[in-house]
Amino acid sequence: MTLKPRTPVDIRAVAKRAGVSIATVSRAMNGITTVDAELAKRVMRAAEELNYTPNTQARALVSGRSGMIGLIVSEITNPFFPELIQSFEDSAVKRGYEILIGSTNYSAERMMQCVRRMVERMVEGVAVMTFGMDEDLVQQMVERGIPVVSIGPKNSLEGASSLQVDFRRGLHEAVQHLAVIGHRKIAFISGPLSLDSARQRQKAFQEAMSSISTPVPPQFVIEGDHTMEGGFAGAEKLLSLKEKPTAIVCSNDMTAIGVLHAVSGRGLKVPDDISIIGFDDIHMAQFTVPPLTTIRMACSDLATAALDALLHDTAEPMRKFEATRMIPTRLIVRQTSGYPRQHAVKRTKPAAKKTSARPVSAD
Amino acid sequence: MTLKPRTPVDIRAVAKRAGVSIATVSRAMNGITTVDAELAKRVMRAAEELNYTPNTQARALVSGRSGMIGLIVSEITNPFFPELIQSFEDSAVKRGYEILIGSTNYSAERMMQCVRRMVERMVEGVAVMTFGMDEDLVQQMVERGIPVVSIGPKNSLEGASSLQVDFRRGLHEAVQHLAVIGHRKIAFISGPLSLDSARQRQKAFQEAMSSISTPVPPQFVIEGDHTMEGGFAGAEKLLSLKEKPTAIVCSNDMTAIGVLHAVSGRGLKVPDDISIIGFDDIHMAQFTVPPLTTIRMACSDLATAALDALLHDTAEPMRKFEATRMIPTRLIVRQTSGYPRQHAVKRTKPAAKKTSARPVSAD
DNA sequence: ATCTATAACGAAAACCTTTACTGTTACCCT
DNA sequence: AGGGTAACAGTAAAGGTTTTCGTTATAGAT
Repeated sequence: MTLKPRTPVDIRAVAKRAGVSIATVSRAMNGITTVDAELAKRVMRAAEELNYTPNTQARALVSGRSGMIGLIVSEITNPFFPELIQSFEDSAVKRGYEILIGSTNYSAERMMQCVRRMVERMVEGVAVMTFGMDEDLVQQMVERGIPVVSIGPKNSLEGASSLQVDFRRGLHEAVQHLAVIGHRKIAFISGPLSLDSARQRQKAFQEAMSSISTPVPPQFVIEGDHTMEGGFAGAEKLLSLKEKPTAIVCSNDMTAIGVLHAVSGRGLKVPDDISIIGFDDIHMAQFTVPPLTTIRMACSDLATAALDALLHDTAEPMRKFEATRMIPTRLIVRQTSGYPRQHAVKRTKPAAKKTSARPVSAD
Repeated sequence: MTLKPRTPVDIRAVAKRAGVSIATVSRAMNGITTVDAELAKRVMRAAEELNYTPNTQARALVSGRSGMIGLIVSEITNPFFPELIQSFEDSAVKRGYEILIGSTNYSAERMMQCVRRMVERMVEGVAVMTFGMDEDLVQQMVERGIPVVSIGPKNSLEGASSLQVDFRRGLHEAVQHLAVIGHRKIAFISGPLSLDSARQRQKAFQEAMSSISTPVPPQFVIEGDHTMEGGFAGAEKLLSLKEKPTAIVCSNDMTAIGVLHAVSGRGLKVPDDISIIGFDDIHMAQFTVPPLTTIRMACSDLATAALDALLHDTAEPMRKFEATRMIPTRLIVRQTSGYPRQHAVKRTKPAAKKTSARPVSAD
């Protein structure tokens, strides 16, 4: 045919070298049983010798299977997500898939680009681990027959599996823990309220506070952004309050690290002056100074559950899995939570009178 | 059964709806000028209405351009790399590329899989940011005509661009800084010595120590693994020494965080009892308690330099770029480095109390 | 020995797009 | 007005693989 200066090591080259047809090479490489063992070996050797690597694009084009699974996360620089990615990839690789990562950076536009990318690259499923799903975008993928799993309320999306995270339990445990050791003035720094899960966590916190019959003054609830800077800023605000909290619960560990930085920066002691509780239990939580008490949400559980839902879907695309598996959370007590020194002082000097000036925290 | 109700929204469907040929659709979508503006608009609208997304695999197959650039990193759970990835992706997206991430986890086998993956997916270039290149694997890509950029000694690889990091300068600054404020007993915890860059950093440290005429006892040089655990373990070893260092220089920030944890865990004060210096200046270095003095290696510089080298290559594949741009490093002094209290104390009270209390550290 | 069932392989279609090539139209210049 | 040319649209090939279908060879059964 056409003579080419460069040698494209394609399936034809292997076929030629092994003295068989390209069909046989394909079958041999894919382990199809209807090929003679002897021949298969010859093909393999030829492929080896030529250093042949199949062209995945061509394979995907014809077979309809790209061998990739999409994973959309919020941001890659928040350590929680790399841990999640790692778990997800490990599981995926084990099952013969590669992963395609997209990060939204909390931007709707980037989310759209991610989805588009996934569709274009023909991923065989996508896990939306962004903790605040974009319903219509997810719907778009579902319509194209792509299995989707996301974190969100049960059955919120027709045709997509959903994973629920038991935010309430963890937050309950955290508040209980603080209450038991004497805290009442507990503040909360949330994630960006545009996120579904941030609102959920905040609500769960307030419920937990209700359960210990302690109303939360509005200035004790601050909107953060899941970053260390946000935690720092939030803590600064809280520490400038006339009536300061004795404990700060954060909606993720990065926020807590920011808080820790702010508190220590002011020369305050943790947990003597202020207790801090994080959320996620990222690996680094064990290594902060002091080590962080936090609510663990096992990202490996999340990852494998997501993948299970996805692959269950691909296996039985007719009857959708639509799992609603619940991911547990639980408190891990380390050293940023403790008995509030300020508490004892408070009793003798009821600064509570000042609060009475404020109608909201009057009771 | 192949009973699929899926609607194949391919280029044909768009062509039909717009009443033109598929070639025109292709040209219109790709912004080729030889298509009438009016017609192009019609095509675009048709594509929009059908919610058409081009099949990237097919495009890649015929055009030879996959639109993807590979990025191989060591491990994704070390925060330095997500930051690098972020920068790299930002730059890549700006230039119209997507990125395909691979992580080696310091395993030669995983590195091989990464390379294989990149080749199979037809990436148009790959940046090997693993700080310890695998020459033959890189060579393999070069042979297939894939532009490669890696971190390593100048011109070490024929046909691949290389980026050099000025480890020496940063380490020199760090050691000078410590020397000026009175440190002489300075230890070093390296990365895994299987990594090229780990050896380089270690050597640079020793050179720096030579420059202040202070020999380094062998027990002051410890092999770590770039993890917090490794740093912790290394610090424990150093702190059990009869003659302890007054400062510990770490080959990356994660190691330093582990050291910080160990030191604080023993009730020692930083920097009064021990100074700690990290390497990388990850974002979190600003938020440790106390904030970490560290040697900055700007990952954004690294990322953009890598991408530049790659795209320069693709632009002029004939005359290889083979850049050897030097990435600077410099010391960022925060609060984990300071005047060594022990220095003065040592003279009067030779740490005898600890040895008597703890028989283990007696010798 | 003949026929059938089956295993093994090859030829070719199909996947979806880009792009070189070809054909058509319209316009401009002389 | 006619020829040349520029601008545009369509046809078809190409890209590398999987997979269907058809063919051949082999073995088993009668």
